Amino acid sequence: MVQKGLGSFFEKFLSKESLFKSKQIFLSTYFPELILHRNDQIQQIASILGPSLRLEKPSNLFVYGKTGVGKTLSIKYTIQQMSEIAKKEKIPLKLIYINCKLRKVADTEYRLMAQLVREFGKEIPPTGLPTDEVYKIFFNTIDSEKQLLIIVLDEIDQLVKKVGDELLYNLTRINAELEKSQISIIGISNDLIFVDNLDPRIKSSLSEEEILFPPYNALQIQDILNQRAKEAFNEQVIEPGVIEKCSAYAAREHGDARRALELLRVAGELAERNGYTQVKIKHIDDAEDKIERDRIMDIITTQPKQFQAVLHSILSLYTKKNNIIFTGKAYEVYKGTCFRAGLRPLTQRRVSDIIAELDMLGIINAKVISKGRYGRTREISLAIRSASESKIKKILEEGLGLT
DNA sequence: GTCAATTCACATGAAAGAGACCACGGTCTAGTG
DNA sequence: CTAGACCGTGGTCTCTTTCATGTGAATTGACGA
Repeated sequence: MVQKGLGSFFEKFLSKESLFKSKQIFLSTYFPELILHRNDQIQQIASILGPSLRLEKPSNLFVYGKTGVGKTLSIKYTIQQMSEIAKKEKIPLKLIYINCKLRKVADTEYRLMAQLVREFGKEIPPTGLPTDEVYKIFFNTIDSEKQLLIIVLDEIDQLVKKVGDELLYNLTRINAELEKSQISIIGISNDLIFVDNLDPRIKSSLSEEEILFPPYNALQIQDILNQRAKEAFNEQVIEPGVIEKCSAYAAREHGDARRALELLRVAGELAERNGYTQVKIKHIDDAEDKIERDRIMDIITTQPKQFQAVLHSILSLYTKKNNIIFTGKAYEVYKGTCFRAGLRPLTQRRVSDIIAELDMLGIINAKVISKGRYGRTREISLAIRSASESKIKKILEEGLGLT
């Protein structure tokens, strides 16, 4: 009986026409034919990088703006165009794009250099070599022939936060040592005040030119959504007002187009799954819920055990009485949790960092406060809605092997 | 009542260790001709 | 003779610990009005 029911479910599933024409539109790797509302910026980038096609070293460029405002897209678009021309005209110009945030790819000095060398087709072991050895290989590889190199470092702020700014200094200085070749660096950062915290020497050489990407406003996001929706969904699938609401949500969140697109995609998926033939406005709300839930669940399940244990302690304190938790108390409970889960408890120093990291992840709010005579501590509260709280706790307990 | 010193309970920094991963070169071993 | 197995050394990377220093306001206590 069950099998038959399932069979008919799939038949129904197949016969039902999908709301989506193409889901690829929503992938982060998707490249729209037309980049809306970024003409000025692309023009600027092009005019700064232009000289490279005549083999003159272009200025180093620094691009910044919040997430999802089209920085990466614009840069990628420009360098793609340029490398096509370079290829056609046989110009020895090489453009390399590296995302520094991708774990295990370029989040340390060694890995970044290794990745750069790999772009030239040389194999570099993932570890084992001294870093300066990799520098040497890189150096020799570039300088073996005359060429111009433009390196795009996306999310450069993440990298510098982890490994310090010495790396950038080395990179900017390497030009002086090169005989035949030249390097230009394009840094992309989400952090608006990132450059201000750099060493002045690096700051001046890295940001010879700067371009600011302002957030999209609601109307611009609407344009973008409309453009993509036209390609992604079948006609008449989107109820009027959906796009507007979607862009309003995203504009509220500092004009993040990526978020807006994700919202629209998830809304579409939800509508489809629930058997609607149209994406309704209420699906947007549902989608926002779901994205948030998924994000938190994803974070929680992928975190190491110790993080889970800390979070669990905070959660169990939170449910007891609905107020604010302090670090010391959380640590007490955490030690108990560790004992029950068979973990070796970490020092308070480390737990303090873990709490700060959980705050960064947006699962809890941890604010440092001073209680005067009674010391200084973090004031911890949950950043998640209480509805999902017990569910999260259950998942954590399973993960930790608590009963 | 006022004001500076004190004090608490951690926060925050720096450095260094542990353990996992890996490359490289040298040595040993077994298989081959 | 040679390929492969097996060390030891030296490197990176992540997570921690250890030790040291910093910090902001409630509290305290001396002082003066």
